[in-house]
Amino acid sequence: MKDQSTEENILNAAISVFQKKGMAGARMQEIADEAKINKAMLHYYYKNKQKLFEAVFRQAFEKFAPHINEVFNSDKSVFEKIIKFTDSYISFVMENPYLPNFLIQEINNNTEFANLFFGSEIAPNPIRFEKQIEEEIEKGIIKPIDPKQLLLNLFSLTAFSFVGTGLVRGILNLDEKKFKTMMEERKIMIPELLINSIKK
Amino acid sequence: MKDQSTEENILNAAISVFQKKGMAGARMQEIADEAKINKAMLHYYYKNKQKLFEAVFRQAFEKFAPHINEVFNSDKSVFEKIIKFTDSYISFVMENPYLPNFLIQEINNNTEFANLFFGSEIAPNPIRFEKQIEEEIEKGIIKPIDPKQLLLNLFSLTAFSFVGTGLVRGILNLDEKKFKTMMEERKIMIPELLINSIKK
DNA sequence: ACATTTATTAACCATATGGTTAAACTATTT
DNA sequence: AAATAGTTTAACCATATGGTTAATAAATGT
Repeated sequence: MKDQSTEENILNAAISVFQKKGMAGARMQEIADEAKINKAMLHYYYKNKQKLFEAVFRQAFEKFAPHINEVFNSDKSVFEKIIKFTDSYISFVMENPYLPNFLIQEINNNTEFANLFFGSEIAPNPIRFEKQIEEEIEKGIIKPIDPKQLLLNLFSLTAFSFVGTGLVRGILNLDEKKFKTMMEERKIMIPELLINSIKK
Repeated sequence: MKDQSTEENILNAAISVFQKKGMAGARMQEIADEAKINKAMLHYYYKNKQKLFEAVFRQAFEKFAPHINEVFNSDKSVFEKIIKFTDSYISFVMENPYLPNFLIQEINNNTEFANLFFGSEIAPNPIRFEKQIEEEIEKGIIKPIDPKQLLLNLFSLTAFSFVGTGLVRGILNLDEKKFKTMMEERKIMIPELLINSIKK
């Protein structure tokens, strides 16, 4: 571990605590403890809990969005993008297991605040991809489908396992090893499933 | 609205508040207000917040599980079960929009407690369905696939939209009407997608 | 070296929150 | 009708929690 500025320490501790416990469950004292500083420092660098939360949310949002944009705004084919996104997203989330759930949770609980982000530059923006899907449909490369439904299928199949980990593992009776194996398999299986359903 | 016993009032109020705000975000006073009774009554009928939460969790779990079991333990074919489950689950969740997210959230935050339920009678138990899938594979009716992966696809495609409503609507830029329309379409589209991927 | 700004802490404070209690009110029993 | 048991409330209580303050320590500028 390298020396970090106090402000960075605080943000990292806040990320850790907020992502695990959410806004309502997080405690300022716990964040201070994890950052190994006095609680007053939190308010010195970040005015209050809400502001600190917003910094954490912004960081999470900014970390998450590129995984959608990079893939979707590249100049690859629809098929290639589906393959690339699945692999890149599952790998990313396996390294950041709390992130999708945190985002989903806080967006649901704080829709108006979250909508500030969806308007912005950094927001995931699949519009170009949606257009591309329509173009490939017109060209006869893929079968007709609502681009938004295709995207929703892609997001659902990749993300749900991580958001609902506990429920999934409980119902399907999966230990951690089996779960991870399945996630690796899904990197191949999901694109196959989706591409197969739209290719002519 | 019919007259309900105070205990029922409390449980209903608790369901409403806990499902929207989760264990950490829920306030005993808010539950009392919603039930229109004195806060002390909560402790009269339910010892403490934890116990009240557990009653709510149990109710949610018991309400949710049959939608999996009824379909999966019927004597229909795999194809028919996929069709039935999708329709029944999406309809159910559109009427109970907070339920899946609440369960997922609290199972994630309280794995050991939740595991008490996964062992029990009422737990969603897809083992018979998994065996049926293997049988139909052997009989050559459907293509080889890990039954657990098929189930995970089914759960993902049906549930994710409701768990990540805010994120989905934000990214895909959906108003409430369009979202609902898409959910209706998915009752048809999801079984098509899944059946098509496994039928020979 | 001295002054000034910046960073950090211990001790506090106000309020929110889960929980308790004693009294009152309402059936129910005898 | 009196006694008993069950239900409900207002007022409290202890603690947790977010936030502040005043004093101190460390860094920076002159």
